[in-house]
Amino acid sequence: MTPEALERGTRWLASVGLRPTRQRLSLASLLVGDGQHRHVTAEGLHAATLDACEKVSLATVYNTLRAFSDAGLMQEVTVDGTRSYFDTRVDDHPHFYFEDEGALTDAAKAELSIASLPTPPEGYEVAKVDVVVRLRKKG
Amino acid sequence: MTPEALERGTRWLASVGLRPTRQRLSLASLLVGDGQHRHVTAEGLHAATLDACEKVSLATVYNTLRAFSDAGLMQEVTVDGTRSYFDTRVDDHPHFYFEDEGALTDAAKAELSIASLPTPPEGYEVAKVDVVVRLRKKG
DNA sequence: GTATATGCAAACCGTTTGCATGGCT
DNA sequence: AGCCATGCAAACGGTTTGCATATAC
Repeated sequence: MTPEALERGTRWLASVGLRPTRQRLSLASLLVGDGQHRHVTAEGLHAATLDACEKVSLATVYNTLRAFSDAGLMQEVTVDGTRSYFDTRVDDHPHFYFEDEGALTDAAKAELSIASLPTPPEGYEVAKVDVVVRLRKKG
Repeated sequence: MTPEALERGTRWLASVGLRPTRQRLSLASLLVGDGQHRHVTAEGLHAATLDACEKVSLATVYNTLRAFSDAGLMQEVTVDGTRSYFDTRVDDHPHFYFEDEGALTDAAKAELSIASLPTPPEGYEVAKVDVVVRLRKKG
């Protein structure tokens, strides 16, 4: 992990008051170390720590992704019943889901324009609108 | 199960050539017996069979929901990582998800107007656009 | 020193499956 | 008769948890 990635991870944790433990710094650096947004599964992130020669138990990856989400650093995205995806971008925005690869990416928010939305039933308000554009290989 | 519900269930199965076994007729009648669309989980539908004094094993409910979906009679809707929902309405339409109750309903398709959609990456095409309006109790 | 985080293994829970039995055509 | 569906219990896979140990403040 580069010094810059580490610093970004450190600031990221500090911004919400999470203790900068070794494991959290490893995960944070992998997630926001280059300033790009990431979409990870617990298994995938755990594999990434091994690639980076860092040691974090799988249980801690699960607990930490949950902690990051609870702290508002990430959001869980539900696109596939069998796995949880976590996104470092926390605003309400559309996603591409590549059905064959099981990969998730951001879609350009500016390209999505919802002219009208179904009216919520009496007594309810819209918490969030999830838009998932499911893709398949062309041809 | 009323004669009419049974008949609707029977026609529903026949329309895709699925064998009308006792268990499938029970489930089909509960699902489409009154001509309304339903959104069920396996557990929920299983509970409904017990309420109706019909006996279908939970495994068969799972297998049958899968069979109905494979046959195109239902579609799986992913809104909550912990459970699978199945919808008797099979066209592409928006849903309301009541986060507190864990309930899923159809939203009026006519009320949703998407003026523009993010452009798929080169080599991919849109298979389906899932729109889930997540609701919370107002106030 | 105290509260909190980590790691391991076991528990968990919704879902799927193997296999023997029973039912539809 | 032959193929397919059902039921049970066991397997499964992703996720969570209990508890002892280690770490941040």
